[in-house]
Amino acid sequence: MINITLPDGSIKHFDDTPKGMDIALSISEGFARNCVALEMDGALLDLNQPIEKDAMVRLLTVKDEESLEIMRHSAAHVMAQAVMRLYPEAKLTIGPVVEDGFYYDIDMAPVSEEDFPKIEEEMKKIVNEKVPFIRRMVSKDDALHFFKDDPYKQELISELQDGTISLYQQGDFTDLCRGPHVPHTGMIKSFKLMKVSGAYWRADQTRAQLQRIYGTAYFDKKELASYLHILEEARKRDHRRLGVQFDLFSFHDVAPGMPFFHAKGMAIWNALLDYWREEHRAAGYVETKTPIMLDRNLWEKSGHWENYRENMYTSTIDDFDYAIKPMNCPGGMLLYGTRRHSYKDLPIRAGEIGLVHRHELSGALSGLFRVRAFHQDDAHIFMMPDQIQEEILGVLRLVDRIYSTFDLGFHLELSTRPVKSIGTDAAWDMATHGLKSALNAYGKDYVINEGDGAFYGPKIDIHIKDAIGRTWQCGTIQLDMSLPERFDLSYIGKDNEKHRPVMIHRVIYGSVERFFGILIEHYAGKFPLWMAPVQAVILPMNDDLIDYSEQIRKDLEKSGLRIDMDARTESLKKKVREAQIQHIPLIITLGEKEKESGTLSVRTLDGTVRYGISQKDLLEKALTHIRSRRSDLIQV
RNA sequence: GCCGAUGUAACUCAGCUGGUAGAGUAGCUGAUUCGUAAUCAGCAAGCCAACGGUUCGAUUCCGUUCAUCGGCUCCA
Repeated sequence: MINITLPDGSIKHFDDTPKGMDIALSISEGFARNCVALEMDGALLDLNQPIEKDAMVRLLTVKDEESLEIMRHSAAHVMAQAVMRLYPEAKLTIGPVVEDGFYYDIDMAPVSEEDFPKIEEEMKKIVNEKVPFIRRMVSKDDALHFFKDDPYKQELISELQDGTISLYQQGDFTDLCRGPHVPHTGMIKSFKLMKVSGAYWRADQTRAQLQRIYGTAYFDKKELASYLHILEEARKRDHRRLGVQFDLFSFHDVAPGMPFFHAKGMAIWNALLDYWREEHRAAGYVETKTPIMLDRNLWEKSGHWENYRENMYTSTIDDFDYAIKPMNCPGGMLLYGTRRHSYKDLPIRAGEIGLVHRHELSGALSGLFRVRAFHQDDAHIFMMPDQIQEEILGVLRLVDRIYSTFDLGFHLELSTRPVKSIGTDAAWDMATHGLKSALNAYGKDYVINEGDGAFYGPKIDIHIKDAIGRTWQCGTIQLDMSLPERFDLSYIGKDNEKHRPVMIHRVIYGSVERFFGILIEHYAGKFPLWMAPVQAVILPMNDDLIDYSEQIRKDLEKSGLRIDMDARTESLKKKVREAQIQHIPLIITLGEKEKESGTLSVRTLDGTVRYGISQKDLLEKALTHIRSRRSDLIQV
């Protein structure tokens, strides 16, 4: 007899070894229909697998989080089966679940999205057949024999530990798989193939190029529809699209990956940097600037010539080799080295909005998110070892303050010493401990990525989360144990001896260009007043009011507003509509009534209109809102 | 860089199997002088990404290059 304990504490008794499905059926048939898999002793199992001993069991239904992944994995198998039916020559490799669905890497002739309908049609047939997923345990030799025609599966199997290997069969199709799977293919109700791309076997460029077919699946048609809707929303707020629509920036074939910023884009850019400078001044930073083109000797000294050469733009002038900087640090080292430093000078916090160029692979370029020329809001902090914790903490607090201004949440990740690294154990311990104690003092949870640090030191990466839930790594704090050494930096300590300072690189926006792009999508083009390229627009009611309007416009502009006038002979309706579409936060209309009373009518982006506002009141409200850099809509 | 897709007016996009191009928006001109999300009419606008090839003839077919997009890889 087998006793099964359910999460609510109730115990079910079975005479022989029950399967998960039997347990589910013992509760009710309707419940069983929604069951996907079960959890026993922390492991996930199929409902078709017999349970041979007393156990605590949790049945997973379509409502449980883990179920979606299980079903998507099953969907990948169904897709593989459909592909094999249509393309018998194809060789399967791996088909995992990813964040928004699943994919399967298949060695086959290139397919395109045009082939999706017929694959989806075939998948539908398989789903409608409601064939069960059957788990089979075989020996390694049997598995190798079974997949004798598929070199990829052979490779995978031969890497598995000896012992029994599980295969899953649905109808005429069998795949190597750890499982678990849903009970039958009928549970894969709503799915869609999303895209196809090339991928290398084992992500190795020297190996076979496979077709990676992406799909997604949900238990509910509505959920799939809502996912597709979110994709559509993301597409609508795509910064490349909005960049054209709002006249912010452009790209040109003569300089791929190097953005051109238009007047409106620069208004936002300057607002971002004004804010950055204000915060950094307050946090005790000074600002520096170093040239973008430097002699090869410097890059040899810093190690970039050896390690980063393929990403650098180089040039020969008067028989000397130069490189355009891909990073600001070597210049920063030279600045530190221009004079002697006392321990009393430390820490030195030297910021630099540095323009760097990196020759990224052409296929990697993507709008402002991945460019070849960009500005880093860099800073190098030079300090004594016992200042590490306090300095890192200071950076974390600055990061918090700045991201909060944009309503961006964030999380932290600490990366520790990689296998290939320089420096002594003692130095790494000291550095890693410094970062950890700062993180602990800061008090926010963080993830540890063991062995993911740079070869020259450990780092803290800061990942932000935007308005539609996507995460981006922007900020990073990297402790550098290499450059101070290479540049022989020193300070004179209390003991009147030379000591090596500790140095960190850190960025908060990361790449100003990319951060800009993220903000465009985060706000969907509806920038807070303080960032808005055009903060206000004046709409004269008719041509006779143009002179008066221009006078008001100039007054407001003098007070510090970025303000335009739309003097076209168009209907007010049309001008209001266009101002709304441009997301101009303050839309000021001027008619005879306003001229007589010397007031303004102001429409805000929430659609409300206030009449009889005095110029003074409007300015006061607007300027206060701007100065405090509020992110909510202004109301007057 | 690799795989796949795409490249037509300033923007968004039509253009079946080859016979040198259209729409909406924007622009310009004219009329309308308007009270809070699109007034009307007309005009102009394109070396159909570039370069080769096939053809009597290429935006259309083929090749190469460039750029863009989705992935791979890499990363701020």
